[in-house]
Amino acid sequence: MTIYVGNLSFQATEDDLREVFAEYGEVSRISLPTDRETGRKRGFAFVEMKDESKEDLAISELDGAEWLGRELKVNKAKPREDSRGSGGGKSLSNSPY
DNA sequence: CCTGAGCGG
Repeated sequence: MTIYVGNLSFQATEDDLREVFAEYGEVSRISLPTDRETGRKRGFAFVEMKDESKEDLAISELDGAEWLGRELKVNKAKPREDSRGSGGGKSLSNSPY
C-alpha cells in the first residue's frame, strides 16, 4: 500500500517524511517526485510502510494536520501500475469490491 | 529546483 501525501512544504524532504510517519510505523519506502523538466518539487510525496494497519493510522492522524506550516493531505495513493507486463494480466489482488 | 497543482518510473 502506498500513501499519497499532498500539500507538502517545499522544504520537506524524504527524511523528514520518514521521521513523521515513523511515529505510526516503520517506513518501508519514501518517494518524493519532482518535475522532470525543472526538478522543482511539486509539493507531494509517497510513503509506504511495512504494516498497512499503521498506514491507515498514519493517514487518519496526519491528514489535515499542520506540518512545516502547511496542512498535510494524506490519502491512499493510486497504484502506479502492476510491475508485470509480459503477457499478463491484472493482479489478482483482492479488490475492495 | 526557490514553486503551489494534490497521485510517481
